[in-house]
Amino acid sequence: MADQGFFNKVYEVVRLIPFGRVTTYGAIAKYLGAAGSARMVGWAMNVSPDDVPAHRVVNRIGLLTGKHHFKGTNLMQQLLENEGIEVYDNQIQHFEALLWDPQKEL
DNA sequence: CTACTGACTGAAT
DNA sequence: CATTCAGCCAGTA
Repeated sequence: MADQGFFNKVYEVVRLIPFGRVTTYGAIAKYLGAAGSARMVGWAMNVSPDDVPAHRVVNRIGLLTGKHHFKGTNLMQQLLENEGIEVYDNQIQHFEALLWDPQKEL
């Protein structure tokens, strides 16, 4: 696969997110050296393949901003709860504890 | 080619 | 403390 650069790395990092963990657009962007381009991470998710667990990627406050883009209205939340993550009203509970920062963890 | 939008974020008001 | 503004890059009209 040709290295698309930004997008490819976003997919790579998102796939590396451990089970039951989540990360933020800003954390990924910063890890890629594109801090401030958090929107591009979200855009990358929009065109991301199905093997990318985009449901593990949320905004900085643990709010499921992208759930509206999923097939089902509550699919994203269901996937997170399926991993043991507590989600209430599109808001991830214990977000700080579940946050997985690639720049920090790696 | 220019303009607008978008799964965001941080700083300013 | 809540709301608003500007910046980021890529894709579509």
